[in-house]
Amino acid sequence: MPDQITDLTDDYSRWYNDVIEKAELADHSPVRGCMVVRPYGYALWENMQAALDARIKATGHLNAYFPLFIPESLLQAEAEHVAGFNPEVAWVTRGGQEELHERLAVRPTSEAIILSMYGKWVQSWRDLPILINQWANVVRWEKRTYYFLRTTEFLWQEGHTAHRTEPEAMEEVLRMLDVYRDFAETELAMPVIPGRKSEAEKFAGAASTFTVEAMMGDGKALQAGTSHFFGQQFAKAFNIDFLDVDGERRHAWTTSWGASTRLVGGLIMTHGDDNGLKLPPRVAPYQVVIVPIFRSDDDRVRVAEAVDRISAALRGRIRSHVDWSDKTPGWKFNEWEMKGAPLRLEVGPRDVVQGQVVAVRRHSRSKEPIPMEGVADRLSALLDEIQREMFATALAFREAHTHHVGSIDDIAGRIDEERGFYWAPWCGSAACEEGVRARTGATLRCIPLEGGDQTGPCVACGGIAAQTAVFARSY
RNA sequence: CGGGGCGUAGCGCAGUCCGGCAGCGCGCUUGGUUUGGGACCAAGAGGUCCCCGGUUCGAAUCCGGGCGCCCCGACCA
Repeated sequence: MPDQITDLTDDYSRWYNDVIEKAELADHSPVRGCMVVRPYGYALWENMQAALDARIKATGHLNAYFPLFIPESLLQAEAEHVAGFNPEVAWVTRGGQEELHERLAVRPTSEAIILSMYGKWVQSWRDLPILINQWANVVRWEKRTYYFLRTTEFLWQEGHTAHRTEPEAMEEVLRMLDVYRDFAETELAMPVIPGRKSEAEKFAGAASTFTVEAMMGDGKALQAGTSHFFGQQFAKAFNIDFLDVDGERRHAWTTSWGASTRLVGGLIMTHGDDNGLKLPPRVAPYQVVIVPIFRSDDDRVRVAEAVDRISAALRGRIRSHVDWSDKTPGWKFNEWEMKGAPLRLEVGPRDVVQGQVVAVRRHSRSKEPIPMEGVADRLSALLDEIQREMFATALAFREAHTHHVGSIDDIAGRIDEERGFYWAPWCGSAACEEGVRARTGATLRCIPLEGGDQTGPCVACGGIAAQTAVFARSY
C-alpha cells in the first residue's frame, strides 16, 4: 500500500489490473464481465475460503447446496427483493429446442430458492433455528465490471438462517458480522469498520443491513461483507411458519449474510504497492518461496542439498515453494515480489558455507540472515510478525486518511485531495445523505457500531443528529 | 443506457491522415555463454490487419453497414 494516496483513481485502476495480470491471479475471459481465476489466484481464494468456512462452521452452521435456477414466480414472491434485483438478473428462456413455460432466473442471490425450502422444512418451533450456509456462484448482470470487485459471475458464500424469535435473529446477524470482521482483520490483515447501512444503501428486501467497510490504498471504501436482518417479511413471503411453544402459529425471523471473491480484490488494494501484490502470510498460497542461487554444477549440488533440508523442515508447517526455474535470480526476486509471497529465502553457495540462509520480507523488503539450525521455527515467527506488521500498516494508513468533519463544505473542499473516510454527524434523513453524495461523490458507508453514537449538528442540514456516519467514495 | 477510445503475430503497439512487398518491442523455439536484484549472443517459428459489402489495376489504409472490447458516468457485493 502506498504511503500517499495515489493521485488519480484512473491510475490506481491501471495499477490494479496490471498487478492482477502480472501476478497471474486472473485473466479476461471470452465472456463479457466474467473473469478466469488462474491457479495462483484460486489457491489464494481457497485459503481464504477455508479460513472463513472454518469460522462459519465454528458458529454452528452447516453447509448445503441449492439450485442455480430460480423460477420466476418464486423470485417474485417478495416484492422489494425482486424490484431490487430485477435490473441485473440473467434469464434462461429455452431448454434445448423447447421454449420454457416459465423462465428461470440464474440466481443473483439465493433467498428465494432457499427460504422457499425452509417453508417446507419448518413446522414446529423445534425445527428452529435453521443455520445453513452455501458456497456457490451467482450472476448479476452489472452495467460495469471490475476484476474481483464486480464481475458478472462471482463466487461467494451465502448463509441463510431462520429463527424463532427476533432477538435471536438479530443476535445471529451481529454474530456473523463479527465473523466477517474477525476474518478480515485476522486472516487478511485488513482493518474494517463494522456498521449499519442506511435505508438507501441496505439490501433489497432487508429490514436492516450491516456491513464491514474497508479502506483501499487509494482511500476509497470497499464493502467487504454484509449481514442482513429480514424481520418476518421473507418468512411471510415464503411461508416459513411454525407452531410455537405456546400453541400460537408464528412466522420465523430470517437473516442472510455473504462475502465473496470481492475480498480478493480488497486484499490486493489494501496491501499492494508499486512492486505488486503483498499477501498476508495466513492466506498466501506460498508463505515462503525459496530461490536457489548457484554458479557451478558443484554449487548447484550443494545448494540443492541445503534447499532439500529446508523444504523437509518446513513441510507440514509452512507452505513453501522452491523456484528451480532457469530464470535469473534477479528475475525471480521481482516475480515473487509481484506475486506477493510474504517471505523469500535466498539460498546460495556462500550461505551453505556459513550454515545460513537469507530471508527477505516482501512487506518491508528487509533482509536478514537466518541460521539453518531451527530455520522452521524462525520462519514461523517471522511470518507471524509479518502478519502483524501488515495489519498495523493498513490500520495506520486508514487512521491517517480518516477525517472528522462537521459540514458538507468540509468534505467537498478536500475529498479530491484527501480521499478517505469522513466521519460526520448525520440526522438520519435520506435527503441529507443524498445531499452529501450530490456535492461530494461520497456515499454513506455505514453508521459504525462503535463511535457512531456521537451527537452534533447534521453535516447537511445542521439539525439535531444523534449519530455519526462514515462517508466515503467507494467501489 | 449516455460520453470517449480502441480492434494489425501469444502480449503491448507502429503503420491508417496522404492506397503500392505485413512491421517493431517483449514473449516463444533451438544452440551456446550466463545466474547473490529484472542477463547476453546467434539462428528461427509465428498473420482471416475484427466481420460483411463497396470503390480501385491494387485496400490494414478510402466509403457504407455490422460486431466486439476497454475507459468514464448512472446501477451494484
